[in-house]
Amino acid sequence: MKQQIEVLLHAAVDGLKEQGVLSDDAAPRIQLDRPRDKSHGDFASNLAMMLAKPAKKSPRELAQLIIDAIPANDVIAGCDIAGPGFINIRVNHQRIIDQLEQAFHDPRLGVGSSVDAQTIVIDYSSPNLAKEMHVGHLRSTIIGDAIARTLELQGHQVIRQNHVGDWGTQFGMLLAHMEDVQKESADVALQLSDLETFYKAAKKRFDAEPEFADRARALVVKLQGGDAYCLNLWRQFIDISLAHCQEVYDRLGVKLTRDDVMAESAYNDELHGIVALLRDKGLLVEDQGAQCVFLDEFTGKEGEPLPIIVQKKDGGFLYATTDLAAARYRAEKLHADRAIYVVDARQALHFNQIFTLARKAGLVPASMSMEHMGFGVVLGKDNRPFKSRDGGVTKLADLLSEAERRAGDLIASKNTDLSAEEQAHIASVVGIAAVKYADLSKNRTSDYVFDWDTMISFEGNTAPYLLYAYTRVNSMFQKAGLTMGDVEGAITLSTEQDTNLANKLAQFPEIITSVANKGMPHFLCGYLFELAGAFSSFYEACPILNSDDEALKASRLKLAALTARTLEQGLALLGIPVLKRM
RNA sequence: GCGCCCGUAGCUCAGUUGGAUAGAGCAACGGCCUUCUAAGCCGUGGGUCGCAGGUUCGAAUCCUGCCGGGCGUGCCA
Repeated sequence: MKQQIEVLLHAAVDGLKEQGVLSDDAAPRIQLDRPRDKSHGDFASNLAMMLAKPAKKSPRELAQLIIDAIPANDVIAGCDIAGPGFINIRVNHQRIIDQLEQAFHDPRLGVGSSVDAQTIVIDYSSPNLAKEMHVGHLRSTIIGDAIARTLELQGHQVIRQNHVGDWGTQFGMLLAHMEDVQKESADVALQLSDLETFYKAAKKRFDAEPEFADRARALVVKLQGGDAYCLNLWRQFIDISLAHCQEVYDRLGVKLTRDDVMAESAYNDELHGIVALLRDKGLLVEDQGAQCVFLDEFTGKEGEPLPIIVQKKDGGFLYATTDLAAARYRAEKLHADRAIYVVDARQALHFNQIFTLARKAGLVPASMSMEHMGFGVVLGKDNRPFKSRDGGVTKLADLLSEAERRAGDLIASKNTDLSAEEQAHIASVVGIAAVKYADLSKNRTSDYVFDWDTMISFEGNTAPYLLYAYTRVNSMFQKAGLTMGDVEGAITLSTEQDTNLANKLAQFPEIITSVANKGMPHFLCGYLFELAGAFSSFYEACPILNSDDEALKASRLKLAALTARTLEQGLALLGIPVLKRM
């Protein structure tokens, strides 16, 4: 709908160019808003005001010329000029109805039909396997998953890359500790069931026992040298750690599997080659014993160059080297059109450097876009980084358990006729959904405050509110003995509430487009909240099952069914399942 | 020091490439359950958009300076 009107406005501008009203080089970006105030029409454009000055006409005069130049069509019902020169556009209701009918018969609700399919690599979650997943991994994991699912709905080929940290010096102390545990014939798997404790124990010994620390360092060298015994020990560790991650992904409803794991160590064999390539390109400089690249784009104080270190003076490689190898892999092997990195915003400088260098070194073609989709820190209610009660980092597994417990308490406090088993299921879904939604509904670029009370509340822009809206539709269909798919009859827009709801429903594809382009799931959350609100108002004001008018009843059932399916689809993109009852 | 990000209602947050009287939710206050789930709906109050300049027909948004906060900045990732 929006896109169609944009095309019409483009045509109008082209027409005015031919008439000589506008100069040929005028290339305005058509800005089309949905005004909050309904008196300003369904859409509004500031096009005339943008073009007025170069055209040497008053904005209102030009607005009229633009309106006159819009080709004949059946989408626009009428245009008005308002204020300083806004063009307010009223849409033909029948076309909205047509769109909704089409969406009703489309499994994808009308999304994606006009998008060129791309190959999109998305790097997200990427925890360090040395430790257990903690609250710091939450945002990358669920934001990345939501973006990936949204791109998939649009029809793109999405390749997930879980760039887990499975290599580096800290594995030496872990292997050393593991070795000892095995010698004491203790059950390693059991010990590793609490990775966090295991890591702490190893770290403690590393700091306190010089003999242990030496052995740890020696093990790293042996590991990197490909020693079979060390590799075997390491593989056991990685395997168990990955299993922990998978448990968390499954509980979170995140789509990642073992198949998506492309660990840091997978690039080990390429790192020498990367450095050699940089040397061949004349980009490499040795400085204080380290192999560095200095790019003019990145300077420190007084214009002094900032290095990208790709090889330490001891010969070891760094994450910059690995990221360059990964970028090349995504370009050459995966043939990515877009490579998206859902990584902490604090790494912005690092990724800027890597992206620039990867292009300059020819590791990545100019046609592949590389996008760092950064996100802020999770804070506690005190505005300090989120910590558990004992002051340590919060394990993700524990956080999710607490969410389920809190949701369970709340559900139990409502008097319901639900069985204990059903209540437990609802508590699990609501608790996890609340945690995810609270995060996803905020602008990812800013830090956000983690607050149990607001996220599990059933009021406001929360997961429980949306889930509840869905159950209301569902129970209505159950009561009527109908399935959402087999509603017959035409949609009619007889009241303000019907119209508002229909307009909201028709916006879904636009929202998907903006989420996909900008990687901002909170646009979708805001939309779903508005949709649920429009439905609740509609539900209060418009009798559906109790209506005597069969045609009206059918129309409203259809709008209700579309609402449910849009909510379900929208929540599915966020990795949140719906509930039949609650 | 240099660089990046942020500062919007008491609280948590929206505000898209500059657009119309700066929007939600929570909290506060007032209504609405003999009718499809009241975990809901309807309404009221609440803001010098950190401060000061500038650009513009128009600035929360762009530019400059200042104040306040966070983060990054050579051999961790």
